[in-house]
Amino acid sequence: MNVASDRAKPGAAEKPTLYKRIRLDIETRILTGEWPPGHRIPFEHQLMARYRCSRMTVNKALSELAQADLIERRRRAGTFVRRPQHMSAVLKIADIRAEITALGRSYGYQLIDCRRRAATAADRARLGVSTAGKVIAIACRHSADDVPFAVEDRLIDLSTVPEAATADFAREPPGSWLLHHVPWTEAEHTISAVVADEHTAKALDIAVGAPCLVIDRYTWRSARTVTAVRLHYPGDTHRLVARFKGG
Amino acid sequence: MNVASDRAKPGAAEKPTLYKRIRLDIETRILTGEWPPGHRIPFEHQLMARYRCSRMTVNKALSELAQADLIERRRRAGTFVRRPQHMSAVLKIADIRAEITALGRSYGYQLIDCRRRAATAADRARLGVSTAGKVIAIACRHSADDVPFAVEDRLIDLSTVPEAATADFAREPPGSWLLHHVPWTEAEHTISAVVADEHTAKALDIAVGAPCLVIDRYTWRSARTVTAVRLHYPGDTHRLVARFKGG
DNA sequence: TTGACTTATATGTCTAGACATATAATCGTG
DNA sequence: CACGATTATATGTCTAGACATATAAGTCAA
Repeated sequence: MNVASDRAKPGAAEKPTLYKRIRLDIETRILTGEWPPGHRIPFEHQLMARYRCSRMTVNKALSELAQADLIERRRRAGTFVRRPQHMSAVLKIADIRAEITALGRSYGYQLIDCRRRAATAADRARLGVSTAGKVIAIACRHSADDVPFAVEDRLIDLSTVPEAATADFAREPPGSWLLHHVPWTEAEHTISAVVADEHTAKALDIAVGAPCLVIDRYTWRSARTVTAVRLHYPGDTHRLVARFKGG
Repeated sequence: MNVASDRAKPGAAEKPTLYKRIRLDIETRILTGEWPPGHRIPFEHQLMARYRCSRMTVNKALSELAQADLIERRRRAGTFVRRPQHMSAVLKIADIRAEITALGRSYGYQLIDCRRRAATAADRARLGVSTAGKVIAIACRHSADDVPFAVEDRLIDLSTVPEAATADFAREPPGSWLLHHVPWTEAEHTISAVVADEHTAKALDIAVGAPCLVIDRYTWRSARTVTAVRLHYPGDTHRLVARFKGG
């Protein structure tokens, strides 16, 4: 969660509580560079004196800043501004239907192929599972204002998500269905670039050899594979945007 | 911060503190689906009784889960499991030198071009600034084990980072220099795919028309633009990986 | 100089209260 | 029934203590 979110709240300038004021004071000093990375910030008892409050109040402010990785706390040594981390960005990859409608464009969906089968060796390799079981393989296309937006090639592990057998993927895109029916705990994205082969070019209505952005996503639910999906986007029109903050 | 991080710690099974146990218990129930989105979790006084502790201890556990957006707290109404959010991924985009050396490969760097100039109209548009000023324009290449890894085209706003004028970008890559010398507060990435033009193909030692992953990154420091950079990676060999968790 | 031991100290966790505040639920009235 | 006023209640914040624990720093002996 963004620690700075309180500041960003629109509307009235409500009187902030004391611990939030302390947290904001410290955060501001860090973000302006007044307290550079590695700087030791005042001890809790010093902040108690400065703000005339109890240690628990100071501690709450510092704990939240530590949870947000802005500071590092070391017993006996004190509390320190963290060095600039690796550049980590929050990449919002929404459900495609939500993404398109959020842009104010009309969402279209075409199911190309949907079949249920016993997992082949290739399926098991793709899902990263060793045991045999049933899977659903889906190919479909998403469009925005009737222009092809992305093609999707998905595998769902029915042993993890048996309910998926009853879902109607002709009506509802599998990504939306899964997002609303299956709590996921972890996922991994791999983003790469390819040039469109004949099959992809036809589905996206672009030229063979045109650039495509490819997203591979694996989703787990408590160590069990839920789904593996590969999405092809036209690379020249689609962009992933990641906004983030750091310290 | 990842709320589940304590669980992921390697090594000894240290006795967790009480509030962490409460937090983990609740988190587990949410992640396994036992408490689905919208479910009201027990009131603080109920948890006090269950764990035989004070309200502050329960409150600390719940506050951290709320900060991690796993639950939502409403006065008078109670505390509820949040609906599944958008899929937001933490995309780690490290400094390229660090990224390559972390892979155990030898890092190479070639400065192609570095010039200091008054900002042209194009420079100002790219940096998103309206006032004239000096900039540094840099072109360089990163390689791993002597194989081209990425080409970089960067603009640094000297009015925000005057120290950059004294940096030796022939010796140190500008990304590394900036990461270690300039605290950044915000940035934005745009990821897209293109096919290599002649110039890029030559620099990356790939064929014209081969796919490239492009990352555009804009970095700010308290509302002032620091730098704008465009990186081209060979799309077939380079991948961005984002691992994340959700609820 | 080095290594083992001791001590001081800052953070980590916790308690048993307190008052504030937003709001869901209830009640009463037109 | 609709709507405004009242009340009950769950969370939000805060206090002034306590003991636990990791560890930086100092001490002393080999």
